[in-house]
Amino acid sequence: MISGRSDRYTDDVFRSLGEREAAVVAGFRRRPTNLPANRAVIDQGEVGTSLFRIVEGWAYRFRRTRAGCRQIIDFLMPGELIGLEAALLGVVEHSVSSLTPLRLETLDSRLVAEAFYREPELALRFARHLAAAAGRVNELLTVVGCCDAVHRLAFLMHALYRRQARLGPVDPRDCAFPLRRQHLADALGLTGAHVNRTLNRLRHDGIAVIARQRLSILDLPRLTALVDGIAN
Amino acid sequence: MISGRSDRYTDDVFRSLGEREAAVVAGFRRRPTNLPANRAVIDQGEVGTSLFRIVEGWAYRFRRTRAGCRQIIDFLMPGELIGLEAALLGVVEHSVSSLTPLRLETLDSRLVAEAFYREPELALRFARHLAAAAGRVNELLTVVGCCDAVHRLAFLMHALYRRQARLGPVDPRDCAFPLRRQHLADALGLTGAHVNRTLNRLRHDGIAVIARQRLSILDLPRLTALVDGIAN
DNA sequence: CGTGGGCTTGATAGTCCTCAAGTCGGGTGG
DNA sequence: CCACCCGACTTGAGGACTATCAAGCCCACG
Repeated sequence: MISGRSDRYTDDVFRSLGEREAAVVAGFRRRPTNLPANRAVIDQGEVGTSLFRIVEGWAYRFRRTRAGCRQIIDFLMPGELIGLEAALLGVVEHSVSSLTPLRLETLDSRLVAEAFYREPELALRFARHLAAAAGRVNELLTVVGCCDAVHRLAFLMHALYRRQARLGPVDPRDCAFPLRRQHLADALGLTGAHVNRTLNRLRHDGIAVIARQRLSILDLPRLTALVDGIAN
Repeated sequence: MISGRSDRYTDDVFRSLGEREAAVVAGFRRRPTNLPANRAVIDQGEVGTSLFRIVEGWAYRFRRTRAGCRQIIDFLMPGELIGLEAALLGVVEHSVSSLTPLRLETLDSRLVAEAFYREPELALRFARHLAAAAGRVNELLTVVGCCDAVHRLAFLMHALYRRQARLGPVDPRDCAFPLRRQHLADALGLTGAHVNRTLNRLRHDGIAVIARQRLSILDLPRLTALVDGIAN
């Protein structure tokens, strides 16, 4: 371990950044971008994309198989970066799309090289951000590989609620949840039809309801219990 | 993108390192470790582990659910690091075990901090290593979420063959494959029994055979065709 | 008011799991 | 050297979970 509490800096890359580093970041800032919902931010196989930081809205990272199947790999929230892997490796093997309308801060991707060569604190932020995202994917893989539909859905609802809660106060009985049935299905390795049936069960059991783009957790302890078996 | 062909450096972290950086790494080297097969290298939830580099042998990264299910997240081969996430984030949310007997180079994990603060080239290696590993997990997740048992197995056989081939010349008709049925099952979200049945099919179809810890690819074009639909 | 996309639900089928028994092979101790 | 033993592998029968296909519904939008 290097120093300090690192998890603070893993959700919002630039949170409480030193003045010096903030100035450097500012120097690489370009025109901000706005995007409606359901638009591609970056596409699988692109090279030399820029780096974005989500100011407002949600996005999702995914891969497409040639068979037409879409696997959602991660969801991205305000404060998180899009295109960091591309800046590091040169190519991206995944796409990113907006889930809601997005407000993006655009950064020249040379910022990453600059950080590694001259701004260690920044470089560490990038590395930790990467590691945190990787950790989320590990969790998702575990859930998809090990759990049935009820647990998978419980996991995703719980995870997205928790991530919102880290960004600011959130009412568990009514929080944002802009995913369509198909997003749930594609993230969890299920079909839309089965997601629907499973959501019905969770509703009838009084655990949680997803309706009109909102999630309301009716019984947080029970939801947590469903999820507990998974992570730790 | 930063510079040069990055994929060269993603499998073996320290491959063709500059003299200066190699000296720094050497300064953080500790006593080498040897480990028999099936032993824990690091355990989920540990703090302050050291950093290892595999010199010889294979390992695997995995998570356990409380239900007792094991999800294998990645396989690790010579040249790759164990414990990098721990060095960056302070905690690990996964375990690593040896698959074969392991010869490990032990490194003081403060090397990571040193790299970020004073050795940009090294820090970049670490970051790219992290990004490459994350990319592999993305792929695995996609396969597990989208594909049936035949494709999942084809994918894993192909991937592990390719990774061996990057390390040195390998005969596709007879290469190392030290995974048990249960490893395959736990990596791919299947059961041992079903893995077995599916392997039978692949053998009867003349595509590939796994026996006595060896993989022999009988029809590489056809195996590649099975896998092609997945990644790009 | 018509249209289309997302949601909902049913019937049916297939993949994969569970459980269990039996086989094989390698290692150990007598 | 052989008998034993254990873990890994193999195979079968039955069942659970999830997919597929299809139809109808609802709502937002033009």
